[in-house]
Amino acid sequence: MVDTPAPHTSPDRPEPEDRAPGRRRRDAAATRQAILDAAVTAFTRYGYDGVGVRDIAQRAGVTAMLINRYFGSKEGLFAEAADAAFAPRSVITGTGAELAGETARTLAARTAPEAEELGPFLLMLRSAANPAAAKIMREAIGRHPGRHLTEELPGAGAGARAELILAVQAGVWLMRSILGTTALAEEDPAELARRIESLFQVLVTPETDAPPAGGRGVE
Amino acid sequence: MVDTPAPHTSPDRPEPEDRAPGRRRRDAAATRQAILDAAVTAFTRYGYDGVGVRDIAQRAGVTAMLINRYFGSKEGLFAEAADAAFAPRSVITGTGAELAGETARTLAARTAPEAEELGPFLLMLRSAANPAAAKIMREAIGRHPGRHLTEELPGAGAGARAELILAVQAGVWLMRSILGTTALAEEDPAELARRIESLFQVLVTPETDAPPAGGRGVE
DNA sequence: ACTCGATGTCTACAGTTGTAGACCTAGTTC
DNA sequence: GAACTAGGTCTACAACTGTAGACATCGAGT
Repeated sequence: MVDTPAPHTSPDRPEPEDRAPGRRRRDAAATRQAILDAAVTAFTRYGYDGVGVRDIAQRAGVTAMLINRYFGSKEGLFAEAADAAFAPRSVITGTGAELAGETARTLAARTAPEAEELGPFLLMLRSAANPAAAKIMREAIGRHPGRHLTEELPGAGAGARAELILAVQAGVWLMRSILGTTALAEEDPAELARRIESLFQVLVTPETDAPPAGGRGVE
Repeated sequence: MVDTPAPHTSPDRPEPEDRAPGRRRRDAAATRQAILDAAVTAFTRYGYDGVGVRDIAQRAGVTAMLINRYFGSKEGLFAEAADAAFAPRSVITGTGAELAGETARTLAARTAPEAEELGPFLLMLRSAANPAAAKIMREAIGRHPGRHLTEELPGAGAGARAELILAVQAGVWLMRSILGTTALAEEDPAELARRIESLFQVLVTPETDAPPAGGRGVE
């Protein structure tokens, strides 16, 4: 908090984009985005209840109160952060016949012990304890990967199968990245990817060989 | 906190087991157990960081400090609670050829929207954000359902396949009970159970090593 | 009857939390 | 160059956290 004999009085700055590193120009949109980025990272690493708004604000180079100014509340910030985390189509890779294999390999790679990557499933798992956060994430999932995946899957019951694919992914992230259970950590990556692909394959398939005359309409 | 014109001076009580309801006799073991029970319930409902020791103590009818007396710290209490939650063989039901089907049906039933049951996976998911809790749970899982399931599975890579079964279970609990995603909530329970059984079937099978072409072993 | 250890409670502390309201300041416009 | 507003900060508060240490009390052994 030792304040500012800093490059504060630089008189003319024709490029507002690159200031002194970390010191942002007064730009509401950029500041908002910086807060949002910091929030996604922090929520992913520590979960909704695991970070305070002060932490996030500091990472964004602002004060805690600015978060409430821009996002209304911590919960409002989390809602936008969750949406931003799930919006990119990164958890479902590949389409059509390649979806199961591609997604499985991506999952295995991203949850490998050495690759400490962030991702929406970590945000989800580490924030699941909070009911308000859970509701927000349910909606974000429904809006983004749930819908995307449902459209991608053929046949009846696509919604439930899509959510099961997400469930498998969440479970693998949990066991492998968060808990770090031993057997999954030591498993051969290629074999693990094949195994997960088999699971996805089951869920991509429209209908299991159920008891006959299952009355559920297959389109 | 209006205190006690309570039945406090009842002079002779030949049955120490049934006192006034809620008021326990001075019995270290019983009190310890009451705290542990309350802890399992509270941690399952709200997660490690979601409950305070005061809450747990109150549910057990004691003071917060007694928890530290008996369990050393909140973390120590959680370690015993997690162990107690995972020790009973409730998440893997059935053996041998019936394991996949039984476990799948149990899972589908326990995560149904109407059945608001508690269970170790809820404790796990809602406490996953805390690294100390995560480590404790990894060990508890390795000690109980992980080991149990690994012994139950035939063939090579049993450990990894066991942990994948647990991953699938955790994912289903997450999506269905904690998030409450819509498609899984509305899915026909029997169909859901069949679908999950197919997943478990893949993981019970010792070796897939088949390229994705149609090779799921449904009996 | 009376002590004495086991069992349990009280008070307190040093932090941290989310956020409300008052305040300051930079950058632009007249 | 002075005023005005958008952009940001400061101070404060009330509630809550885990736990340390001193204190109280029950109930049994003598």
